[in-house]
Order: sequence, then structure tokens, then C-alpha cells
Amino acid sequence: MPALEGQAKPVSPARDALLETECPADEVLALKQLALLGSMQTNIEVSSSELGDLLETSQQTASRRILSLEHRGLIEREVGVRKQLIRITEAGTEILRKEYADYKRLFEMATELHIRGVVQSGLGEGTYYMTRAGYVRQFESKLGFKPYPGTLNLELQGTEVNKIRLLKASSPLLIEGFRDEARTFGEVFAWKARLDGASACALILPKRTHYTRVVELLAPERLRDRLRLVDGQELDVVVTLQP
Amino acid sequence: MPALEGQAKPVSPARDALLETECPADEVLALKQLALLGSMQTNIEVSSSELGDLLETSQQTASRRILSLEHRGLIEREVGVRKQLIRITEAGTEILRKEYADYKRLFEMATELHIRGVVQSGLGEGTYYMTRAGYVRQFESKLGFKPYPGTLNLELQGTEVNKIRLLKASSPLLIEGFRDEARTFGEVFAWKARLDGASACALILPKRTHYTRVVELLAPERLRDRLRLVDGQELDVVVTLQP
DNA sequence: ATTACTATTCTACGAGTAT
DNA sequence: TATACTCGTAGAATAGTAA
Repeated sequence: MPALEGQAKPVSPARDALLETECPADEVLALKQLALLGSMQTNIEVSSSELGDLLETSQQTASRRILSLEHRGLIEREVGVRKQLIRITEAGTEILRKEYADYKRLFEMATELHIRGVVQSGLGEGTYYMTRAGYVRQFESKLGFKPYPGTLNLELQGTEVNKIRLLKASSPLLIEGFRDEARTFGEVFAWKARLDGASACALILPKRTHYTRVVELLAPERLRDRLRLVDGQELDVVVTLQP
Repeated sequence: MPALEGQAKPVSPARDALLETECPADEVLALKQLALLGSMQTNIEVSSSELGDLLETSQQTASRRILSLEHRGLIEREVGVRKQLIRITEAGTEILRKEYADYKRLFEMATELHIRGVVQSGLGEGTYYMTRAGYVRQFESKLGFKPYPGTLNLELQGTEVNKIRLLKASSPLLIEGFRDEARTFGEVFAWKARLDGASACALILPKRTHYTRVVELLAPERLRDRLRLVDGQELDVVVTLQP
């Protein structure tokens, strides 16, 4: 191993970052139990065997939980001979708040869906479709802006792909299909959305498309210019759902 | 061991009850993660290695989590050769909803505090104090009822004792102290409360009392008669907090 | 690619106990 | 009584791999 290594570098920065967040599920459970006993507001008096009963585990394990939570700085204690007083710290409260936020997202009828995708060079057909008068008219009235004639393709990767199902399970705006001289144009789903740095935008998906990993973004302006996007770049869209 | 034992008894009913609720913290975590991916609303496509990444564990462990959740009936799957579709069942949603309820209680400014205690035969001094005109006048005006001349003592046991601290940390009604011919009477904290089967009641605690395990209940009527209480009986009180 | 088995490593539980 | 240590062991996690 070269002697230089690890000199200027902080000792495993990734590991430090982990230590902050990494708290085993069992310990979070213990922390939650302590909080339910009121230790976010005041010192509480709990013996390790009482906590063990509440967590359906042994006194020894409960004691280890308490020690571990203390070492992580999530609780503070005053240990006497006959009793210990426990109080959850700000850091501990933060962990619980984070959990709460997760569950809140699940049940409080999420009105926003955050989607991350990779900017993809489209095949140009987007422009052809999105400039058909039959579509443009509806975009203007239903989305509230006149779209730039062209779409930005966003490819979803990994588990992000599931959000397409989620989108379709919400109530999308329906852009009706129509027929011109040459052919028919199918129905399109649309959702109002938000992009950091752009005024307004919308996410659209042909109704009949299944199993795609790609969604298209419409905006009043050319998003590639406005946001200085290049292919392969990651982009976050916030879709507004009406449940 | 007697041959009779365990014959008529159902096979460990307590264990059956446990199996319903008992779900290891790590599995609840996995379930939550699946839910965050949208599997409460639709089928989602997650490989075990993707879930492993999200949970910061191995593909094998994630696979085991999925199998275990399925065996518990918390998720349903369609497993193909190249992909699996996962959806959370009603039972799974119930587990998550339960967790959510816990966290909600922690953060949504709990306006009620459930306290369980054991009915205790008092020493009779409650009656002496609670019939002093200086107190009675304030009870009537601040609690909204004329109290029966006597209190019901409730002894809190184990971790329930901590709720006394919690009570004091909220904003109690303050019954002011006073002086009569003979002596001085100290300040008393009071909280409006509810008892199943009784119209109105209040929980009171002398302000200066520390380290007590006993709280006293006031009501317009004799609670022992109204609720047919006997010493040693457990009783639940719901205290109304104003945070 | 997947899922999920078997074998092996190793973490973490709880009995016993010191303080 | 408490807390919290050591330590043997059960079971969980991962490596390797089959299907």
C-alpha cells in the first residue's frame, strides 16, 4: 500500500455519512417506543426490563439497545443506581421525524410525485405529433400554456420505472384523440408538472403505450436550452397529481 | 409431565395472536420501502437486488425479505423468469397504517393522553381538601362542574408513571392556593379528562407533589358508585391536553 | 437477466453473573 | 433491586451457484 494513501483524505468519508443515517431498524423501533412513553418531551424513567417487555425482547437486549442509542447520540441518560432517566435528543427526534415523513407520504394522499430520469435524445417524432393542431389546441386549454413544438424525452431507470404505473393510477388529464386527412391520432395522458428553473411544464404519455421507460416533457419553451441540458444528464420532475 | 396437560387447551393461543402482529422490524422496513415505490397502489416491478440496494443489504437478504413478507400475506407476487410484480395486500397496508398511527401520535401534537391506573382506596384526606370552599369555587368555574366531595385515587404502575411528567409538561389548569382560618392550601394542577361511562371528570395533582405514583380524579358524582369500581381494578382515563 | 437454494461466516440474542 | 458484562449458541446475512 502506498504510504501517501489516506494522508490528506478524511478517513472514509462515505463511512462517516453512513454512520449518521445508518441506524438498525430494531433500534429505531426502540427509539419509537421510548418516544411513545413521552421521552421526546421530558425525561422518562424506564428500566431496561420494562423496555424489554414493551419490545418483546430480553432485559439484556433492551439494555444493549439503550447503550447503542446513547452512543449514537440519539438519547441522553442519567443513570443512577436504582433508576435511569432517558430523554431523546434532537438527533433522535430527527430520526423519528424522518420516519414519520416517510409514512406521511404513504398515507397523506401524496399530491406530488418526484420522478428522476435521464435526458435522452429523442427520435424527433415528438415534434411531429406535438405540432398537430388537434393536440396543440387541447394542450393550450388543458395545460394552460402553448407548448414549444417538440418534447424532451426522459428515460426512467431501475425502480423509477414503476412511477409510470403510479402516474397512470392517478387521474391524468385526458387529451382526446382525433383524425386528420392522413391518419388517426390516439389519446394522450397528461399531468401538470414542475421543473426547477422552468416556469411550467407537463409530462405526457400516449395512452396506449405500455412497458415504456420513457416519458415526454412539454413546456412553453425549449427545455434543452432553458435548462442547458445534455444527453445522459439526470433530471428531476415533480408531477402534480389529483388523486 | 402430567399427560393431561395441553389436551383441552388450544395450542398456544397467545402465539397465534403474536403471529398476526409479530413482524420483525427489518421486514416492516422492507414493506415500507416497497410502499414508497408505489406498491400500495399498483403492482410494482422490483428485483431483489434493487430492493437490496435500497435497503442497503444483499440481494439474497432482500429475496428472503420478499419471501417472508409473502408468507405472512403482507404482499402478493407474480414471479416471472425475468421479473416479479409485487403488490402490498390489505394486511400489509394495515401494518403500515399502524406504524403511521404511532408516528402520528408522536408528532401531531397529541391532544389526548391515555393513562391507565389501578383504583386505590384513598386515605380520605381527598375529601377534606376537596371540600374546602377555596378549591370548590375554582373547580366549578374552571372545570365546569360541581365536584362530588371526594376523590378517586388512581395508582399508576410501571412506565405509566412517566405520564405524570408528561402531564406536568403540558399546560395544566391552575387551581390557586388560598388560606383559611387554620392553614394555607397549596396550588393544584387540573386537567379535564374523560372516563368511559362517566359524564365529565378531571384529573388533579397537587403542584408541589413530586415522585408520586398516584393521581386523583374528580367528577360531579361518586365514581366508585357510577362505574361500580373496586380497589385493584384497572381504569383508563383520557386526559385532554392543551399544548 | 432473474430468483432462491445450500454452505459458510458472523452477528446478535439471552443465560449467567459481576457490580 | 438496578445496569451491563462475558460467552455459548441460534439464527441471520452473505458467497457461491443452480435453475
